[in-house]
Amino acid sequence: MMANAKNIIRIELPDGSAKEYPKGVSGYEIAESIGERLAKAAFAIEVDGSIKDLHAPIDSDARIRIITYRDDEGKEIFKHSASHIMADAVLKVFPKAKLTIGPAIKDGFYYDFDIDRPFSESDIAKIEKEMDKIVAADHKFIRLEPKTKAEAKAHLKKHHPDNEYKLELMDELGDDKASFYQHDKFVDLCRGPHLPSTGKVKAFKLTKIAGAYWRGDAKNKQLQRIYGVAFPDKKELDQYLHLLREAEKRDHRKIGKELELFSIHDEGPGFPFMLPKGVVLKEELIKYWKELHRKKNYELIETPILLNRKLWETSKHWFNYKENMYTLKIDNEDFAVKPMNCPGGMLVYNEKVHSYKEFPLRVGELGIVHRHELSGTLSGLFRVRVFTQDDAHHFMTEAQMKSEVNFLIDLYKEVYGKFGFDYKVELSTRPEKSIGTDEQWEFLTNTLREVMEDRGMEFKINEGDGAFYGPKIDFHLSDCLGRTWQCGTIQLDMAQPENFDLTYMGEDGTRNHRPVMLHRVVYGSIERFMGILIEHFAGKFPLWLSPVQVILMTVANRFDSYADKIYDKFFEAGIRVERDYRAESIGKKVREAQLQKIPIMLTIGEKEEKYGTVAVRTLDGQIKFGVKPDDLLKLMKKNVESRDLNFRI
RNA sequence: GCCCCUGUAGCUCAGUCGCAGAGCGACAGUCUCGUAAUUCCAACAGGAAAACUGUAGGUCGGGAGUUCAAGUCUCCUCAGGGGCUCCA
Repeated sequence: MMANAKNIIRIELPDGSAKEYPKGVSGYEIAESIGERLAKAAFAIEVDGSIKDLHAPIDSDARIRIITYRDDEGKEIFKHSASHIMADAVLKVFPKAKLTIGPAIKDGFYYDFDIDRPFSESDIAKIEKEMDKIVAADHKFIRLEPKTKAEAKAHLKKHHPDNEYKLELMDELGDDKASFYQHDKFVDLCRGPHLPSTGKVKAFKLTKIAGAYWRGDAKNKQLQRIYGVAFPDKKELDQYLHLLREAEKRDHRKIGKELELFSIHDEGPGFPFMLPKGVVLKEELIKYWKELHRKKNYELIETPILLNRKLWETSKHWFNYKENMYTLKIDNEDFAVKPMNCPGGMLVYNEKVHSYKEFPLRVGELGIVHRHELSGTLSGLFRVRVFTQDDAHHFMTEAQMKSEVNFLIDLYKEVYGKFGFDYKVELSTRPEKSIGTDEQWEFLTNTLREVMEDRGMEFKINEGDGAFYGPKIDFHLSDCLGRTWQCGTIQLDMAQPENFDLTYMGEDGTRNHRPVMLHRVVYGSIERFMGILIEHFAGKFPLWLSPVQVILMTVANRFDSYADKIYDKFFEAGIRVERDYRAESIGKKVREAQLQKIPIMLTIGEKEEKYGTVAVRTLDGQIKFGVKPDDLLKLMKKNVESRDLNFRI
């Protein structure tokens, strides 16, 4: 009996029931005993909260969960195993390449290699072929755990002689045990877990080649990175590739050129030019922003673009941010082009004595800022060297913080909803390099956290990702392709009120009070927001944002004068209207109007002239004949005024 | 800034050291036409191209070198694209 008791263990299954198994049973056997299909789908097993390989023996009573591709952990394991397969294939093609690291990432995986020359397209094809072979052979992934450090080192040296990277990684483990994973003859230092075998990776594609630095530091040696994606079946790979193609079509740089929204010239890298239609779009965004902010009791100011060095020394930017600032000399004095609006705003605040009765004080500024970003990071409207921040600073008492944050969350919800964006929120906490006391940080961070908790909001915590001067909440918008963009942010600041010695008159009649200061942007950068909108809508903007709202097309030139009357009517009503009277077919004119993403197309011919109507076609395919121009105009004006997302005729 | 790739007509791109090219667009003319026909891509949703004739359009990103000869090869430089956060 005694011996028996030791050799039987009790496993609590995911459905809550329990079963007995012989000691040393593997996750695979358990999965198989529950169901054959589950065993096929199983990637790993969670034993009492820690994830293990399917082959790992289980020696004591435990509660388990079977991990499949549906689980986030399963996806990690899957992608990481694919990166091992790729590394194996790379070594087969380039035996001299040295392995460094190869993690799973959000969209797939990569592996960095130290190799004497960059990979080429043809190398990638060869590597993919080798990967096919490795997958077809269905090698088992085996975990090896040397008992001692010395043994582990010996094992590493045997398989990867002269690999200083892996040695460095192993040294960093300290007292933790090193583990290796092997499939076929390929061995890698790896924490695991891994798939049961290479055959599980049914579909993969190597997507990108890039240079990357060891440990992400430009001072270190440059390695060659290969990115890839992998899925358990072909369908998902196709879906992913389709999404990539779709994203490429929506590229704001391409659409921006086609729709003549903006341009970028060699003469101004990172300094975009706004073309007439881009200016219309930008103005509409600004108009909405200003209307909304005036309604919400913001005062708007404008501060200069160029300001004296003294100001930047007070704000500490001169010491901490100089490499990103454009500086120049004026009359032998140092000036800097502002990279941020706050210091100018501080000067405005300090122009007079403020009373607690004015609080919360909301001061907005559409400020043009310049930042000298690295040339290699510039990209369309997404990363530029000049942009318009829809900035605002709130000054308040500590007691007002929560209601101000609440107010802003409501405001952001309203704005993002206007464009049909979903969003997720992240709370960033104290970074390593930061100022202020622990108590201050805790107080401010808890304030943000409590506001969100009280509202029942879901949010993620980004440990250590706050600004050096205070914690923040970031808003990440997800567009129609599911890509996310960080736009809005709410930051609490304990540095600038000190640096600029901001005070206010309290109830006690003294000025010994420091206001709490909050920085915030909703769009972030108006130009970048435009880029996001272009991709989100694929250039098909809602009516209120469309640079051209309606186009008139005549079937033949004898109807032009009737069309002109309609044109005048729309133009005078403030509608952005264009004419196409060219001697081209209506089909072609419609097609070109569609390519220009004009939301409403009006066709005018014999019937229209006779009955005083127009034929309406919208970009989303609605068609209606015999529409009275006045009726359409009324509908459009109403739609534009309420800034609706869709237009119905 | 660093690594790889790219830069040829307004746009998209072809071009093996040996005459600078195509399609689209623009312009002129023809056609006065009804929400395209048609062709191609896509599992689907959907997406891409858009009549005929003629005309104009180029320091082959810029500079230097090698060569009998450079769009083509080499070097420098400028710009654009992909990366440079994800940790064995």
